[in-house]
Amino acid sequence: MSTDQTRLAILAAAERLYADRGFGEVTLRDIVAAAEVNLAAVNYHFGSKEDLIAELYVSRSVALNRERLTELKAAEDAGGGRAAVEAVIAALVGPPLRGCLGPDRQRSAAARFMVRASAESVPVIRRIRTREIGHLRRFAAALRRALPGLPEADIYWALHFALAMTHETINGAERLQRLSGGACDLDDVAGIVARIATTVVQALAADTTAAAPPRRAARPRA
Amino acid sequence: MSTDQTRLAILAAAERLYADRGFGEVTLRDIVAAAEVNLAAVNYHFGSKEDLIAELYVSRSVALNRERLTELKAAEDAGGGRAAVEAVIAALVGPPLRGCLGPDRQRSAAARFMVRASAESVPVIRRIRTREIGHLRRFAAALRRALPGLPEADIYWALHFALAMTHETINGAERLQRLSGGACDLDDVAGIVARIATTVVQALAADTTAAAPPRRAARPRA
DNA sequence: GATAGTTTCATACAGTTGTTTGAATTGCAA
DNA sequence: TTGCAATTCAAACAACTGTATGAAACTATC
Repeated sequence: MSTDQTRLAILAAAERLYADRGFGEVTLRDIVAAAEVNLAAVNYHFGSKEDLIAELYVSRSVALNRERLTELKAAEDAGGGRAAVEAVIAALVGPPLRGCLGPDRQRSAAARFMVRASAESVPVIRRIRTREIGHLRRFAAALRRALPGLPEADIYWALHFALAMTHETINGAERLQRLSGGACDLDDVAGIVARIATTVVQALAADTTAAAPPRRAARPRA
Repeated sequence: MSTDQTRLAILAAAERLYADRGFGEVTLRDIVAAAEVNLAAVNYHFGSKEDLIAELYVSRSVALNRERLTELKAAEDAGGGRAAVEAVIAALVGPPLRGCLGPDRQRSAAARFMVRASAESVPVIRRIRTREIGHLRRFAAALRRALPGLPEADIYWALHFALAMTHETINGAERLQRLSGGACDLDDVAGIVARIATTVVQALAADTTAAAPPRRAARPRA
C-alpha cells in the first residue's frame, strides 16, 4: 500500500470517528481498526496522536475557510464589490450547515468534525484555533462595507451570534427536532441558512433604528 | 471529617475542574487531589465516576432550572399572567450568563459546568439530558401566550437560537473579546442578556410582519 | 472503656492508553 | 537479480485509568 493511501485512510477514519463520537470517546486503536491499518502506522506517519489531530484540523479548517471565502467573494462580485448582510452571513454559515444537515444524509464528516472541534475542549485544537480570528476579520470587513456606520461591536456580535446559531443547530439538531415534535424541519437547509441570516439582519436593523426606520425582510418559509 | 463534608468537597472539586478543563482532561485523581480526599472516597460515596458526574449534573440542572422558572414566574406575575417575549428569553438566558460572565470574576463554577455539559459529548450526561426538553416546553408555552398565532416552529427556533447565543457567548467569550479587539464588552452581562433577547424578539417580529406579504428573501448563491 | 458501624487510607488490581521496538515485508532503482 | 530504503507488522512498553480490598482510624452507643 502506498504511503498516501495509509495516511489518507487514517485521516478519513479519524475524521469520521471524531465527528460521530466526539474526541473523548475515540482511541487510536478505534481509528486504526476503522482505517484497517496497523496501530504503529499512526505514529509512523504523523508522529503522535496530537499531531494527527492537528493535521486533520488544519487541513479541514483551510478547506472550510476557502469554501466560505469563495461564496463571499461571489456575493461581493455580484453586488459590485459590496454584498448584502444576508449574503455575508449566508457565506459564513452556509458551508458548515450544508455539510452537516440535509435530507440526503450525505452529511460530510468534515463539516461535523469541524463543529465538534469548535464545541469540545481539545488542547491541541485550542492552540491552533487562533488563526480563525484572522479569517473572521474578512467577514467583519464585508459587514462593515454592507452597513457603513454600524458600531464595531455590533459587527462582531453579529458574526458571533451567526456562528453560535450554526453550531448549536448542528450539534443540537436531534434535541430541537424532538423538542419541537418535528415542527422544525432540519432537512430544509436553505431555510435554516435564511433563518439565521434574517435573524442577524433583523438584530442589526433594530440597532440602527435609533435614527432610521426599521427595515423588514421577508423570510422564506416552506 | 463528616460524610457530607467529603461528598461536598468532591462535588465542588469535580465541578470546578470539569468547568475549567472540560470532561476529557480531568481524572479521578485530579478531583480527589483538589478535594483533598482519598482516591477511594469517590467510589465509596458515589459508586463510580459516572455516578458522580450524573449526580453532579442532575443537582446543578435542577438548580439552574429552578432559577430560570423563578424568573419566568416573576415576569409572568408582573404582567398579569403573560410575560413579554423579552422577559421570557431573559429568564432563559439570564441565569447561565450571569453565572458565567461578569466583571467581578465571581463566575460560578456551576454555570460553567452546565455549559460545558451542554457542549461536550459525555455519554452519561447525554443519557440524562432528555429531561431538559420538558423544562423547555415551559418556556415554549410562555412564548405561545406572549405571541398568539405564532407558528409552532418559530417558537422552538427562537428558544433554540437563544440558547445557542448564550452557550457560544460563554464558551467563546475569549475568542469574541480577542476578535473584536475589546469592542465587545463581555463584562456587561445585562447588556448581553438584552442583546440576545432583542435579537430573538426582532426575528420573531420579522416573522409575523412577513406573514402578510409572502415573498422570498434574497439568498446569496454562487 | 468496650463494641459495632462508618469512614478513611495506602495499596494493589486489571484494563486501557499512546508510544516504541526490531524484525519482516514491500517497492524500486541500479 | 541484488541492494537499499521505505513501510508494515506483531509484540511489548511504561504510564495512566477507574475500581477494589482489607486494614486502620474514627464516631457514637451502651
